[in-house]
Amino acid sequence: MSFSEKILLWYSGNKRSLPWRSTRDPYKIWLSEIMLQQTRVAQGLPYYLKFNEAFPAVEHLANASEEQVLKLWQGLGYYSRARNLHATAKMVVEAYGGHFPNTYKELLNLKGVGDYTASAIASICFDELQPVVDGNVYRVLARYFGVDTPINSTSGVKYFKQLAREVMNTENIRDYNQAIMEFGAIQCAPKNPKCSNCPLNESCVALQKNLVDLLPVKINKTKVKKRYFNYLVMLDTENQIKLQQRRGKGIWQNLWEFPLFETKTESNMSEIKHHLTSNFGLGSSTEISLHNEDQIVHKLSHQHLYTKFWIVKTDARFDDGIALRKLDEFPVPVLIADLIKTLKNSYF
DNA sequence: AATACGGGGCT
DNA sequence: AGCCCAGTATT
Repeated sequence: MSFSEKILLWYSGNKRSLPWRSTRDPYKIWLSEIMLQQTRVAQGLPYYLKFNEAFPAVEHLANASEEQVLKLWQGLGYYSRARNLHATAKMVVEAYGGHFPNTYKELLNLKGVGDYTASAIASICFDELQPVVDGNVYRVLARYFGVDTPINSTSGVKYFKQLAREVMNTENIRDYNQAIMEFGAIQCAPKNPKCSNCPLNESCVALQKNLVDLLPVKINKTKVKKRYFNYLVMLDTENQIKLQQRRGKGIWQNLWEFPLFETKTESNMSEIKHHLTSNFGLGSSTEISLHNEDQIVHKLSHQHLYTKFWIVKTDARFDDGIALRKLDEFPVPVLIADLIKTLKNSYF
């Protein structure tokens, strides 16, 4: 039996039952693939179900507002995926008459669709012979064939794509692509892979050479930057709260947050007072208190956000203030959503 | 060729 | 604390 046949056989007996496995609707496959980029199935699944219910077809998604889409996406991370998802839905409806392109090459033109996702949609929906190479596939191939070329080097990306193409199953590309990913997720897992009962263990190079824990090789460790966030939870006389939308580049684009005062180091009361006075012109009756004595550390891939929430009770009346119960309608980062939750439980 | 981009789960 | 996850876009 060939490599790909063993993978397919393993898949037939071990695959999880997942909603996107029972359809070839490009809209559904596309939706699942975008959501699962750099995201575990367990984390993405509830979002897939929510989106299916809210937007049963691409037209529904295209007709939604970006705000609605971001709100449903809240908590899943990598929010450019949501913005691109929405833009692509509009493009599919307006430029393609509601029909997704049906080739790998054409699919690559869609925003948020790269090599992996185009291959996945083309193979799963249209039986095009394109191998998928995701994190799972890198791991399975690197171990089984004993390849130590870094998977994220330019030459590595090219090498593994070619290797994947050579060993793919051309009779059933649709199941095979899902099978090798599932195999990587369940059997050939990053930590504690189940080599003892693996159907490929007699011919796995990494296992024979005791290299399983060393493969795949990955370069470029991410260095984490520290940032100091001071969120100003500003209340007016009616307990309305100021909220603003993040614009431009950087994290959380188009999501909402409290007015932010970022500092180079941990801030203190007098610095906050000074900032408030010079930026908001607050009166002397304003009460300021620190909500969290210890800084909340919110961890992103490339930065740790050391955060203090300052409660600022003013004697003003905000024109653009938001009632506490209305805050839930806005798409916000998890850091803000958590604070809103504690506000609702403790303050009012 | 590097880096930015979330959040959560596992070791 | 570090690594990884059905990667892509930008610099």
